[in-house]
Amino acid sequence: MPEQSALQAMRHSMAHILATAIQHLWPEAKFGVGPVVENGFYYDVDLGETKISEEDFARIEAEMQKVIAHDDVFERFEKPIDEAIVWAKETKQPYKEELLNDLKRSGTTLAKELNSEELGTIADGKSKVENVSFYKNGDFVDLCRGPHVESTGKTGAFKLQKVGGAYWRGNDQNAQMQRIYGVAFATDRELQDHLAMLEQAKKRDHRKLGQELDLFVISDLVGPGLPIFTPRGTVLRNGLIKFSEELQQDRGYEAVWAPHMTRTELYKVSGHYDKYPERFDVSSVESDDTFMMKPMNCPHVTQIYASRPRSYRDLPLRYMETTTMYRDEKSGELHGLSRVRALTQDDSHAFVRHDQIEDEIRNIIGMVKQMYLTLDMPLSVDLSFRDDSDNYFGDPKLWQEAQKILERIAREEELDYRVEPGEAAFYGPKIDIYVSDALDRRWQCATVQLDFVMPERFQLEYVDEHGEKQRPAMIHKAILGSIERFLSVYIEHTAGRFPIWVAPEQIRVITVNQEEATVNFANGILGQAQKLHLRLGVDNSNESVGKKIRAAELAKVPYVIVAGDKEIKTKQVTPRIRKDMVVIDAPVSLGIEEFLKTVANEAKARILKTSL
RNA sequence: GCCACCUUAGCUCAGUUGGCUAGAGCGCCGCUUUCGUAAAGCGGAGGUCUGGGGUUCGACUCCCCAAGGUGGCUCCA
Repeated sequence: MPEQSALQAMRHSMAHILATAIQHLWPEAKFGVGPVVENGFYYDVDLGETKISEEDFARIEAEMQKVIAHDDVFERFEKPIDEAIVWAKETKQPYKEELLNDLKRSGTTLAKELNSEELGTIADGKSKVENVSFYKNGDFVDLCRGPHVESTGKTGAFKLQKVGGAYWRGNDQNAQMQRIYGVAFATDRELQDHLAMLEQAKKRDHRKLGQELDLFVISDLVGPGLPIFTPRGTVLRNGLIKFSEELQQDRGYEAVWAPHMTRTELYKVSGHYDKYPERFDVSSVESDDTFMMKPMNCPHVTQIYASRPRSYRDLPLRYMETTTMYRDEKSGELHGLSRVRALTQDDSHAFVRHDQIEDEIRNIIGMVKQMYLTLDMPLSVDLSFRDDSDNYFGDPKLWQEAQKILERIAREEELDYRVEPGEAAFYGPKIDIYVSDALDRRWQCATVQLDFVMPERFQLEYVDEHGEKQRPAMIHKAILGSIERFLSVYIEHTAGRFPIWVAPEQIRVITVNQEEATVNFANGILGQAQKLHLRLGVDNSNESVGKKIRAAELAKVPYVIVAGDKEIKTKQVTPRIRKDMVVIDAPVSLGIEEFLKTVANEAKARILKTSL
């Protein structure tokens, strides 16, 4: 057996052992599903009024150890489908009964592949499957496809991790079960390594670093999901935004601007109004009109296009805008900077002829690649396509054509992509670019969306070379996506060790004493740095040099220079360079002006490593 | 929004089974010191124990409600 599937079988067996323990402790337990997930497994259980908390883990783990010590064989057997349904009824396992009905009707239990209205309903007539397989270990029997390890003793090291609510079959209309997560590895060593890795990841949590490095604040008075950026955090934000805007300007995008609220009518015409219940409505005491905060930008920009007649010669028209929008996300969905109620996007909209679509998307992919390469951020790509449901507006033939174009570009641009049906926007298919945070959770940042629907709904037109009216296509894009979300990932990716060009404080001067000559010298360096637009801080506090060095290290300042009699005399400094930036590990002394100019050039070039 | 858990000083955390004036380290302020590449010394200020109800002679501690947070689920950039 290949190693990977052996590990999977072991983890899946752990899920059964967990269920066995739970059945021993709570005989009335009703079981859902218990699959393998990354690094471990979970099992969904319904214990009625009884709620499991992490305090119960020790007890459950002890029972699991007993099951393992018992070393019961995982015995596979089959039952005809109808007998299996009787079994589920008799053992009072209603969730298993639902799954069996789905198996009988459709031959699968995957909710995604099933007609949602039929899900779990009683199946009449002929069955799609004859027999279903069961696994038995000791006194626990479970409907299961397998495979398993030989016996409960042939498992590895495990630990229960967390418990959370989970809707039965992922549908929030259904009952909520308790999902118990565990991690499991072949050896105890691997388990310990994994747990240590999680501890490390906690240290780079952007919410923790945001507080430690003084980047942003979330105030209860302002409200949840509404982060405020400090001077240091704003340097980061603006640095990234500037980079994005330069990329876009270089490729023909022009800046535009729209107010942050609008008459709701705009969103009724666009079709968003009913699709986005999470809007913030704004009321006016003066007028009867209804307004809302903008939850996106595309409908606004269409009005620039529509404001005058357009010729085929005008296209493509490329508008960009870095702007904030507002979405009333449900409270439980907020998460640091990753999921907020006020999000700022480096958004753009290109209006193109159909024959210009492909070039424009390549233009955009070029920008995305350049951004993420410069930032040293690995990305993965989803092609978010439609499915057969009727959630989508527009001509299905245009959709087909659009999806083909996107997939061809993804292939030719050598993007590491996968196709995700059912993930498209209601107005068109997307190329979604994801990056991962410290815990390997994927977050969508950049996106390219092809849209034939908005131009239709807003009746956008241009006149072609024959004098005929034609409809342009719209291409929506964001490179950083939500700046807030991007920062959350970027802070974790760098662990707060920002490269020189976005470092909130690029250089710190540490004075050796508080004598007048020293202070004047340090302030002189500050003056020179300001002329070069460098962000330099002077630490003239009455503390030991060692302590001030330590403070600068903790603040993750890229360059630290000590200013004392030696420097005053020689007019040379020896920068202490943050370790992640060093290429050659040798201290260099150089003239103050030369040092500052080098740093200024590095900042301009957006480099990752120092050239000193 | 749903499920579980959490909330003590600016930050990180102690605080016996309900019982004296709620503690520590860091940070902050002041004084001493004037120091050479990851923590000098001394002193001081700082808390309606998230908020509101309740139980009790007495609540940081027990119960209820609310807010905020954390981890899941659902939804999403």
